[in-house]
Amino acid sequence: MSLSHILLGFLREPASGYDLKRTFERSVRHFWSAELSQIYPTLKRMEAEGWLSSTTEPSARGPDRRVYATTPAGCAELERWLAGGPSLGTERFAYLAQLFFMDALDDPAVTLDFMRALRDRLAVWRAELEAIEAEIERRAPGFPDQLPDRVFNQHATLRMGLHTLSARLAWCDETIDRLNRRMAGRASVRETAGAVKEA
Amino acid sequence: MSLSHILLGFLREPASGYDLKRTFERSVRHFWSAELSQIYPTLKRMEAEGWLSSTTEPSARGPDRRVYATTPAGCAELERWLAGGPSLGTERFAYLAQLFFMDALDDPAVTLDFMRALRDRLAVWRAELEAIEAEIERRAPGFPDQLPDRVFNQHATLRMGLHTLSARLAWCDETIDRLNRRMAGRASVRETAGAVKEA
DNA sequence: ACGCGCATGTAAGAAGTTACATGATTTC
DNA sequence: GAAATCATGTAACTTCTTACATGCGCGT
Repeated sequence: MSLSHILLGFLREPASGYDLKRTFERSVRHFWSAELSQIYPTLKRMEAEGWLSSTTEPSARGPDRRVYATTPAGCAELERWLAGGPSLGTERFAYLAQLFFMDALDDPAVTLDFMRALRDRLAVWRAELEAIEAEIERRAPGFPDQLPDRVFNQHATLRMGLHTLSARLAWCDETIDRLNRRMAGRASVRETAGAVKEA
Repeated sequence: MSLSHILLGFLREPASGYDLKRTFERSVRHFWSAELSQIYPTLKRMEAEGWLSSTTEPSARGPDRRVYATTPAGCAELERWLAGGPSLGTERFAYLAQLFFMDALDDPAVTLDFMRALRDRLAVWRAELEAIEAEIERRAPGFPDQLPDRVFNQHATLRMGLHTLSARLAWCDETIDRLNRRMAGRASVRETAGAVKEA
């Protein structure tokens, strides 16, 4: 399971399940997400496995917090995962599946709307990542060559998000262009056919 | 579930579970995959739902085939899914998670190896997609403007694969470059420090 | 009094993977 | 005779989502 390894990565500094959820939102949102209802049982299982230990401590406001920390076994497992080479999982893009079958609706205008809606949503997402990158560049000393390894790697994952989102936006534009040309071509064919009929 | 909608898309022409598995490998591999052990029970459930009907027919070679076809309800469900706008799911990239925590290994050379291994695997993948695109361009009449809608849309999904893989490869190169510069910088810092010590 | 943020979880189910079981026919 | 391809599935398990349950303390 990758989620447990990601949790191991974050737990190099002790944290509660609730903390980890916020950390997810803040830092790895663009390539991973997890619900609290998945995080809590996973932490429990990892403790049973011997990768984590936990202590209960009172909270400043609200109920007691269960704070987890990695054990040496957990640390070893993290290193094993990292040293195992890149793990490329199966990628699934539901919107590509939709486009793939879009001819069933038999209306190129709907496809065009679909692509425009997709482009808009991807553009919003890219703007979010750009804002995060600007924030890093502003705050990090010695950007980009003198960053500490940790920040360098984290920034690199953000760069991949920006590269791929730009590529997808370019693809949206390319596809929208081609759709427009196709539709223009058909309109003129229809007109010509109409003119022939009338003559 | 998206899998059932993808099956509905393919089942505009009747097919068996086994056929569908091969169709997946041939045509949507680059953005979706499914095992037979997932396809079979899903087809059964879809039939119970009223989206599909099935008939058993003898096979030319091997056991009887259960051939499915969409019902009007299934067709309506497909159209509902397609008309619902692009569904962007959560994307998960385990290799980005690995990179994000790679500083735990405390060795930039390992990160460099990791990025090079990733680049090589993505390059192989892109070459595969390029071969498929070349095949389409070779065989399809009137490429690219006069393609029928179905082929146009299918080709568009392939284009997205090519765009994003190129972007990821560019990102790999960018990151590898930056890592090299960082390592060179540190080596010279170490040398200078050594020289000072010796003096 | 009410809602929000903090903090913990459980339960049920959907989605997906891996391993196994079975048996025919065809190709080497 | 062995291996590959055709063809159907089940079982056990992992992973992830959605909905629900509980309760404290703070601000308005």
